[in-house]
Amino acid sequence: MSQLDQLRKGSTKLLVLDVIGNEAKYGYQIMRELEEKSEGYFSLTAASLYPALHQLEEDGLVNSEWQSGQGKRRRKYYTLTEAGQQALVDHLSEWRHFFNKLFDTLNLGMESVS
Amino acid sequence: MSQLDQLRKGSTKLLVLDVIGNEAKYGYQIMRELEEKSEGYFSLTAASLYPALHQLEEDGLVNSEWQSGQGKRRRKYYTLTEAGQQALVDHLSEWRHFFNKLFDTLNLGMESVS
DNA sequence: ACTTATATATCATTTGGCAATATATAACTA
DNA sequence: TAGTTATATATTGCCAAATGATATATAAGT
Repeated sequence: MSQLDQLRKGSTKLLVLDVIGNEAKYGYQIMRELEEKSEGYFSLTAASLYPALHQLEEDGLVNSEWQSGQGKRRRKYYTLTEAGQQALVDHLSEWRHFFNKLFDTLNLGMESVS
Repeated sequence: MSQLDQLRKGSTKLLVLDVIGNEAKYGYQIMRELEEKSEGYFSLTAASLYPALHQLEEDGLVNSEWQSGQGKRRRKYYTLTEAGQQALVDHLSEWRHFFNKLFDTLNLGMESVS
């Protein structure tokens, strides 16, 4: 496993929460939108996404609701709870802080970030 | 395990390579200097550092040499190999790219990083 | 004499990502 | 109409990395 893959490990929940945002979205849609938004850089597999969604639900950060109809595939729609919206803000803040601390700590400044 | 802990997981090798830099340094020293440089934000435990150093050596990114003397504690000094110096540059580049992609992908721009 | 700091090391556990696999159905294609 | 592709959710088993706990040893300070 590369250093990059290791990095991605910590980013899944943040990205999922962010993609859901203020709309109800289902798993497969989240995968596609993330892939599109990141121009292919972040690509979740089913084996990463669904356990993550289940975990987020268990943690009370998202709610889910099955939707189906005749001639329609069943989909489980996820929405952020209030705690989920707060978690998104908090995680984002943590990442920013981490990022700043990291580049402050390393032997180069922010100006090298390009 | 918090999101932050997860984040730190991927950063150990980069930080260790960076701290070693151009001087021969030993494990305990690396721990202390990293803690000092990051003002306590990044703190490696022995259980994280030593396996990481062994792995880096196995991967050919560092060399090690035991040093001791009368009235001195034995220390294993590490230096970057050429591959290690290149790995540091490469990892740094990957991290920068990752952060740029991440903040581009999220619903906010880099100007929010503070 | 006792405690703290220095110094290196391993084990067992936990966590999270992912390839592989499974199931099911709608839509497209030959 | 039969076969393939895309959609859609899900689990299992394996791997990698961090870490609390533990171990060993010695120099320095109280």
